[in-house]
Amino acid sequence: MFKELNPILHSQLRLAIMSILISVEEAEFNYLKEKTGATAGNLSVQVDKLKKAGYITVTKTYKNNYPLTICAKTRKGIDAFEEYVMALKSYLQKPN
Amino acid sequence: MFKELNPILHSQLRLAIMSILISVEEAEFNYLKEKTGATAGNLSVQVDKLKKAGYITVTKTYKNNYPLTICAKTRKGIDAFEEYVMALKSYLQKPN
DNA sequence: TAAAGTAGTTTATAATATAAACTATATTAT
DNA sequence: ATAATATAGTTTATATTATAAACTACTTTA
Repeated sequence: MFKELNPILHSQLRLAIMSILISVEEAEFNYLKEKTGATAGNLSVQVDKLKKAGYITVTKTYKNNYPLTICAKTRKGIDAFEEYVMALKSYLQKPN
Repeated sequence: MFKELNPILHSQLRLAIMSILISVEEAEFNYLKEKTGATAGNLSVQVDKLKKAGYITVTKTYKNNYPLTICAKTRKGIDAFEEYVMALKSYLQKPN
């Protein structure tokens, strides 16, 4: 009846991060921070969890002498996101 | 951009409970237990949280000498569920 | 060169989810 | 009669999570 909800994605901030990354090629740490409204600390932790799950890649580089962290979705991340959306639907469907 | 996800509903088991109650007039504790696959302990705790939030009513009675707990949605619960679904959509929409 | 700013990470804490252990009563087997 | 098992939950202990505060490291500006 109810499908399992992937706990890595069933988190407001991680879901927001993935949602953004699904729609763009890649995103800077600060872009994610602004769009989600998260604190840097929280974002850092959740980005790391998504990376460890293999759902995103995290590339560390420099821009204008400052550290720059760039995130991008992986195939595995896309698949997990889509499966999560499907699973969620089993909870939201209104039986008419 | 992203709407807040009501933390009372953003929980797999509580969402499942509400999802069931949305579709029926009322439901017995054991019915919820079977449909959700939850343990009795976990279900008991989450039912209590939904009750304390004012999202469901919990009526304790007896059937065949045994305790019987019956749950039903409230107007507040319906509203919260519908708002949660709306909020979720801001995370799931695929920009084409 | 001190103060403030940028870009994060690490860590401590509070909140949550969950199952194990427990309570209370009923039924069934010996 | 009473011991064992079943029913219907609740309470509690523990593990996991989410989160912000504190911190690191470096850069720019006054």
